[in-house]
Amino acid sequence: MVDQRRKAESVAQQIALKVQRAIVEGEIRPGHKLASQRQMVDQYQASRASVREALGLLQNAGLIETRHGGGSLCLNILAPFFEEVGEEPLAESQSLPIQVLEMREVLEGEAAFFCAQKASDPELSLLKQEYLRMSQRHQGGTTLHQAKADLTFHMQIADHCHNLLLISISQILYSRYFNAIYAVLLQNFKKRGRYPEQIGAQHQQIFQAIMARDPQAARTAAREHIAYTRGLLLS
Amino acid sequence: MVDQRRKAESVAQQIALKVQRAIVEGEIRPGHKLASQRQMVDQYQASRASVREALGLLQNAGLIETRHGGGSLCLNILAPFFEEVGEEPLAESQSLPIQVLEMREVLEGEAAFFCAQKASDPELSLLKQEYLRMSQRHQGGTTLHQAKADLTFHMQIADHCHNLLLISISQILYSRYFNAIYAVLLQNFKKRGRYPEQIGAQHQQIFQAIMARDPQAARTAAREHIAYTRGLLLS
DNA sequence: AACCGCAAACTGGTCTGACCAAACGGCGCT
DNA sequence: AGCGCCGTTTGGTCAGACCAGTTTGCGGTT
Repeated sequence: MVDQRRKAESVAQQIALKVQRAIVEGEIRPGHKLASQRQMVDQYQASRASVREALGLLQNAGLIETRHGGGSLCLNILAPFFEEVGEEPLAESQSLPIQVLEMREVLEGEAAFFCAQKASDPELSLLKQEYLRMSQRHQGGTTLHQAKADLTFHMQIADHCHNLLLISISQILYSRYFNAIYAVLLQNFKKRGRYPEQIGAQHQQIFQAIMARDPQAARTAAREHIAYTRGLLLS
Repeated sequence: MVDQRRKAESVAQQIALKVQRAIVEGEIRPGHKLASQRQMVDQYQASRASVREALGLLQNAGLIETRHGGGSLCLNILAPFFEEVGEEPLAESQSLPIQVLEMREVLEGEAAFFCAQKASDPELSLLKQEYLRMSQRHQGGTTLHQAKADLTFHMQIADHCHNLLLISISQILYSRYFNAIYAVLLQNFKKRGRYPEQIGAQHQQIFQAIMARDPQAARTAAREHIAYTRGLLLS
């Protein structure tokens, strides 16, 4: 008696299920584009009509959004929960920067852990690119550029952690509360006149631990890095 | 400034909206089949792909159901609320037949009212056919046949009242509680040995009032008919 | 007269190829 | 560096074809 439960499912449902799995597995990340419909035709060996029907199902489920001429976008399933309710943005809150850093500490630690554990070789290659680019920016460039490069590097780590919830939360944290994060860096820069030199070494530690596929070391290094940053803010 | 709100809507959404309107207007009734996809292609001047997408939207909204090879079915939107919760069917209840008749009195009255007011000429023609068929059955045929013909006639009236809620409630009443209704007729038949002769005259009154497009008279006749039937049960 | 079985006619599911419109991306220009 | 143009890419729609189930009507049986 072979398992035949899925025999009755339509082609579109099978495709939709595969795409959903890809999203949950972290192969497709919120905010990134899906393959084009014509690419999916080759990928799933189905007609464009069936591919389109599958995308319709996913769109209806709130997982993706599709724009005429602009491809299909994987949505952040947590975004609706972080919509601004009142009129004034939450980022104005005094305690928010600290809360953000507290969250970052655990998030970055876990992201680094899973990234070291589960990232594919091509993904590590991309991470290496981003690391080198960030290193350049830290030697020359405005504070804003440095901060952006810094965030991009950390986001890149989260992007490759293959955990949908971790990616979603990190994205929201970085996109909605960038100003709060940036404020920390700027404040510190003004106080000391330059980017703290320890940060470069900490970044290198995280990077090397991930490249060496040492999850424990990556987590430790990432958490220490954020803890250090938080310390700068409080001082 | 012309209203251009609907300009951005896709072809499928426009079709889905039109079908939804047809359902609400009573042109398409719960339990009945929609036009085939190929017919809709002509009807709405769109491709079958767009028609299918529209049907997908309606199916997702829970308005219709589509079966491979068997066409699309308009669902009864109230049915989920009448699902059996416990194990024993509700129809076993003692008071149910009376409750059903109480409901029928107002439902049939309103259905006859709206049918006289809003039914199209072709629909009245169908009603006439059904009335004649019922008359034949009442002269010869088993009690079960008479009861079925009776119900079909009343259902036909509700079917053409162009009110989605009225149709939905009537359908549920007739399909789920047919036994309770039939019990009344059978009990009366056993007691008197034949179908009460007043019923024939009452049916004729209802029929003629509707054909004359006299809503008030139709409602009165229908209510009196059910009231009379209820009286038989209590005696 | 009611019942059953089979074949033709629908009807929904899928595929293919084509065309249009919106968005994207590289190019030269200022 | 910023801007505008134009070819390319991508989603939206359409038309026609074929396959897979369902429904229906017919002829034969009981």
